[in-house]
Amino acid sequence: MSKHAKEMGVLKEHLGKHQLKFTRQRELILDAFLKQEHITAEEMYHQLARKDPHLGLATIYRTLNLFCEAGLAQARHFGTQTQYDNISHKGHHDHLICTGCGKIVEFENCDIERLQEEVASRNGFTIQTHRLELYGLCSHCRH
Amino acid sequence: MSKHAKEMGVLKEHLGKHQLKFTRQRELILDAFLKQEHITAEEMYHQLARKDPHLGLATIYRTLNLFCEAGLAQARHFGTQTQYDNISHKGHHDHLICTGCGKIVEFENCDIERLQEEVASRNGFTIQTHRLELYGLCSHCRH
DNA sequence: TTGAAATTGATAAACCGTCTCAAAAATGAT
DNA sequence: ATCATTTTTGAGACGGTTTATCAATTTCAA
Repeated sequence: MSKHAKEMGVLKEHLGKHQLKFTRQRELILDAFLKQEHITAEEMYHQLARKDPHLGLATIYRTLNLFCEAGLAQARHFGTQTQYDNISHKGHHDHLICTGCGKIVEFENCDIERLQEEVASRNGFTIQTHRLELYGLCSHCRH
Repeated sequence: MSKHAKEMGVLKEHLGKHQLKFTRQRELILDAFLKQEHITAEEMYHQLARKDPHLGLATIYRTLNLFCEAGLAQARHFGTQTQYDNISHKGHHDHLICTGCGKIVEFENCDIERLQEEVASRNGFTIQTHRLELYGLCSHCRH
């Protein structure tokens, strides 16, 4: 039994519902994806180059977008690139980013999330996803 | 006295500190920028084409990025383009974005901001700025 | 006014992500 | 297992956005 049986099941169910096929590449990419918090297509391309030198970048983009549709991943624009967050394993998280050294700290805060829901419903919105980034100086860079 | 004297002052101070020069183009772009909540470089290019047909797109990009460094603007990646938000005029605000029709609602929430400070200090960070975007469906698109 | 330094405009180039399409692989039926 | 159908893949072309280049122009302090 695979390490990622549950997520593999989610993927297969999505594939089944949409007349899509289960392929070696999709399995390979899902396995690699689930080991990360978040990753870019480019990073994954280099990581997987050793396992399968012929795996194309387009396939990685297509597959990561597929994961988003299947509810396994979430795309997030960060800098100029798109980060694909692994939401199946640890749930959603937000980011604290040091403008001095670039350090990134992940956090979760239920109270903030609850207030977000409040703001949304007050404006008639139903939240699908969100993005919260706090920029500042870490204790090291402040001195 | 110009309508945007305060922000012009902020810009001039930043220019002075960094051995940069005050130019006709920078003044023109700042005036146009401060009239907007948020704008893309391309939109501004077309807006200003009438006032100065020779103003180059590269200059607009350079200048909007300069405003970010001066603390007058904040860049935000939305879809494939970059939105430059005017943060000097109305203070910081966050966004509710409809994934159906693209409608953007601005909001402010002191409670959320307070909790952000809490999270940051718990991690030894001092916040300089932040970005919060809630994506979902507006009441119109939900039906 | 003069001269050093920064800025501009035009365009080339870089970059990210998507599209195209022929070849290959997966699935369901026989 | 084989076949026929449909989807997927890989490689590179492509499109849109942003940055880099560089000669000519402008700013600004002396």
